[in-house]
Amino acid sequence: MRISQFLLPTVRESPAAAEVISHHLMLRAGMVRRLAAGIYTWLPLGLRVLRKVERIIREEMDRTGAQEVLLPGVQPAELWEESHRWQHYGPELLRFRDRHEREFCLGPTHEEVITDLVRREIRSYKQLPANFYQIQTKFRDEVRPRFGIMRAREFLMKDAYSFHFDQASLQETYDRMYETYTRIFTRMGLRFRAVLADTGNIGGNLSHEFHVLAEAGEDAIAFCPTSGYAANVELAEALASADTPTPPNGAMQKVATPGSKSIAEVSDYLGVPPAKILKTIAVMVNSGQGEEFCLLLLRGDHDLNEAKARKRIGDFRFASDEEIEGHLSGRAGYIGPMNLQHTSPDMGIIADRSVACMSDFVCGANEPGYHLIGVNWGRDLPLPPHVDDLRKVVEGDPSPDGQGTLTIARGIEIGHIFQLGDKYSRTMKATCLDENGEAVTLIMGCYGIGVSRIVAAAIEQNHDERGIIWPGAIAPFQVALAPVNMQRSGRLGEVVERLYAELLAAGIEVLYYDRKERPGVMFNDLELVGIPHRLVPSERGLDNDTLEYQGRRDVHAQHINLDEAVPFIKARLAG
RNA sequence: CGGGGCGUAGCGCAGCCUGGUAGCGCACCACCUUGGGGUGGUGGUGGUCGGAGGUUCAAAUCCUCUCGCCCCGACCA
Repeated sequence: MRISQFLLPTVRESPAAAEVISHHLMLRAGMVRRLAAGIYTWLPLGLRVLRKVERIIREEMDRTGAQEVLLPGVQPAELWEESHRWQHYGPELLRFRDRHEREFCLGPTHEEVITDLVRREIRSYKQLPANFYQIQTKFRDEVRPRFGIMRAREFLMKDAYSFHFDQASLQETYDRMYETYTRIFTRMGLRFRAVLADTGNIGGNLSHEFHVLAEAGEDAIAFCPTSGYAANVELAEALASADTPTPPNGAMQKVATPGSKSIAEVSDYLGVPPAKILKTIAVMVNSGQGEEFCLLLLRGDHDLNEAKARKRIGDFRFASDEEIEGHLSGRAGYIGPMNLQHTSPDMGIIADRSVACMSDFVCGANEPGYHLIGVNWGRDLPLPPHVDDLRKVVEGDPSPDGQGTLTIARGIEIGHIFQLGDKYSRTMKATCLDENGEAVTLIMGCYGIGVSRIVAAAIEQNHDERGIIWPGAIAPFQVALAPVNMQRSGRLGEVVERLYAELLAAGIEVLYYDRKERPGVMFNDLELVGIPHRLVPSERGLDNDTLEYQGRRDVHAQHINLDEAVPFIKARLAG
């Protein structure tokens, strides 16, 4: 491709709004342009990368025997009503009416459509198992799209849905998809990790996420280098400590802590480490028949894991200051589990496991402006009857599998596989006949890959101060042909044109920088765009029939013979 | 949705407080210059100052409404 005929609008500055490196670089390198919040146009360069990613996915999916389909982006409300997600999905589902006032939505995912297809078309166990996939634009009306392509509203996704007669068959396909994903991301040159994941709203039994390891990742993942255990922090269990509380050191006292509400403030004011302070979180639990006030107790240096809390107590929200004052004599910032037996004997209190091991700790006195110090379970107040795992694991926690300790890393979720079970097939009545002619409800798996997100994630993981460094497998071009001052030398021009033709003839994807620019501009452009290999023919190299080669990560260029340029590059690409 | 902020040329910004008819850098076009890491110069193209209404002799500037965008939080297969 001649750059003079290729829309490659590189820019020196990018919009101040870009928050993450991949967003900056994709704008600067002329890969994408924003059209509206979370909605992007892919320019020729970006699209080439996207297609490379797609192709790898398609090849590997086809290889596992999955069948490609293309499901509609616009979906009728009836299907979503059938699965009850029309009510449950929330405002993330973009809904609208057509001219006949019929309701539709833009598909954020396609479980309903595929289940509908399968229940109509698949009748016999002999047609199972089956795995259908598509590469489709999805739309999710995110509350706050951000990070450019990483978390857009409109994005490209590969989703696959498998249908089975029994769990063993599902497990087999699930395992195969796990291997396929590993192969796909390995081929793309990504550093990634598969982790156990929460099944979340989508439901089901077993789930793994695939994360690209990168600082900008929105998810925290916990893994154990010794045992190989890896899980999303949402899921990783914080084991109960074997420690027991140490005996009390002194009497409980009430102390004034004016203006100190947060753990950090109380810690500073009293000179007590956060681990010795009890964090009391007031929540309103939705019990089905109205809301119930409940306290969650954590150690001051720990964070609440909302996913765990939700599993333990059901759906909840944080209580407002007014609600706190309505249920306790304290005020937000000064609340604690003390003396509640008298006022609210039925109030739900759940303590995190680590809280049970605390002694001589600090907690709110349920009196504005005061905390209690030297508090001990048993002596000063009873240990709450409910003790459970409520917190997020932290670096150094014991691994849940009992071997070694956990390390925490940031990850970008690029793939997710689920064992869905019969959640959709049951509500949507997707059955087929077994050997005895009996209708059996199918069980399902689903498998997603964030195609467009991978492009951003790859950049997060592969860049330097000059720009992008594409892994070969997803680079928009393999080779940049970058002559120095070609316009000044007819002799050089001829050589370069011939070389370009030879590279093309050899089937190499080459970007030919034939624009009349100073070398500095050209080199900066090419490094920003991140093409892995660069050939630099020049007048002075021509004198001894050589040209320069430099890999995008190389510190120095090397001289190679003109005649050997094409075989040299071929060898590089093969290796 | 709650809190905060920003909309002035394609991009990055100044001007607004204290009204007087719009500017800088980059990019773009032409010519000259330079020629292995974003050369230097001259000239030029491009803006109903997000939109609507109001105040005023006069509004980018003051007021009201509105739209869009961004940040923090809540939310999130």
